[in-house]
Amino acid sequence: MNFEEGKKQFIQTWGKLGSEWGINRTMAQVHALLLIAPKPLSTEEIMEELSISRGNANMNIRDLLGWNLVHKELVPGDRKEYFVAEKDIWEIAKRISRERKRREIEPVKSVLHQLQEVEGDRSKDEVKAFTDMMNQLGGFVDKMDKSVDIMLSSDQSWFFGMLLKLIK
Amino acid sequence: MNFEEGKKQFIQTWGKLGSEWGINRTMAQVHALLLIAPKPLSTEEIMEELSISRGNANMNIRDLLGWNLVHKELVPGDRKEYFVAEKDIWEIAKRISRERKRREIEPVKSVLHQLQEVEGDRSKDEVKAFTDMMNQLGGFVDKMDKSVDIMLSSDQSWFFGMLLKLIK
DNA sequence: CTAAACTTTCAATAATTACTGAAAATTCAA
DNA sequence: TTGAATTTTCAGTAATTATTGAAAGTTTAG
Repeated sequence: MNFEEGKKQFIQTWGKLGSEWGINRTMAQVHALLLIAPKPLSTEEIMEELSISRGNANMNIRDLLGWNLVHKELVPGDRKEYFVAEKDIWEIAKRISRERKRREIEPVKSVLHQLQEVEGDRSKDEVKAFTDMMNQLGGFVDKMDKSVDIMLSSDQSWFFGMLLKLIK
Repeated sequence: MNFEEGKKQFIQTWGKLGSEWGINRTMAQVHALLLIAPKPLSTEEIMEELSISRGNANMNIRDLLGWNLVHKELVPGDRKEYFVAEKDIWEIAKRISRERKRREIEPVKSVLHQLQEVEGDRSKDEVKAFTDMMNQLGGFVDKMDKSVDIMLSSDQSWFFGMLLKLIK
């Protein structure tokens, strides 16, 4: 496969993966493009490469900034903004984990803890099954949460080293 | 909060979490309902509880069967099918991990490996940046994949025990 | 067999989510 | 200041995804 085909396929694949995991396809494609760019890209260049409108490019770039996966870079003597992606994959994984934890896991955690205290006749099957499940889920989410905290304060080789040391 | 409110909120919350992670909201809601049900539910009961159509209920139940999160249960002397969810959260986590690995990670892994071998002038910045990124991503996905394998062959207390032993 | 009970399919439609493009807002060089 | 360059917003539209409901298919009791 040649470079141009490879590039196209990577952008497609990354976009598809994103959308399967609840991330806007175009945002993932902009991310893919920046991941393989050897230099900062302008909004114009992104629009051009992905054949998308200015508004769309702008919104998805802003979102990527919000996820801390991309940052602005100013070129002296140029009014335009340029964008660069974080290139270290472990750092990328951490930033995605940090945001998903903050935006999606923490709120669920808080709801589950509230739901552990519903009032109701505990002799009823329904209520018993409910509170049992809330306790189980609450405990699980807490452990997941702590695991993410550990990952966030680790470096890649230590983290995987520990985890993979245990292969049978 | 009383039981009925709690139930409603759990179904809502689980549905929202699902949709944020790329899973059909209704499928997640059916799952939530079955998670807290003290006994097998029929399609009728699911339609009723969630106010959804028969077709919708049927399709989402089939999907849950495909994820191995729910199984059929036959009641002797009754033509209807009843459905029960796996209730052990670690088992649930494993089954979700297994399916996402199979459906979404493995295909990406295979593409990334192909993309590590694009042909092109390696002295060009573009090509160098591309292959470097593909190598990094390929390595990372391999390690993730192995980590999931370990998780899939572990029990909950061992897995979290190992991971959480290391909190500072 | 037959027909009632039940499940599945799928074309039509609804709901949701994403995108466009042009106007408004902002920035900054002169 | 001014106005050209650039970014942002957002109403309208397009594309995607999910849902309905009725017809077709399947199963089983009698």
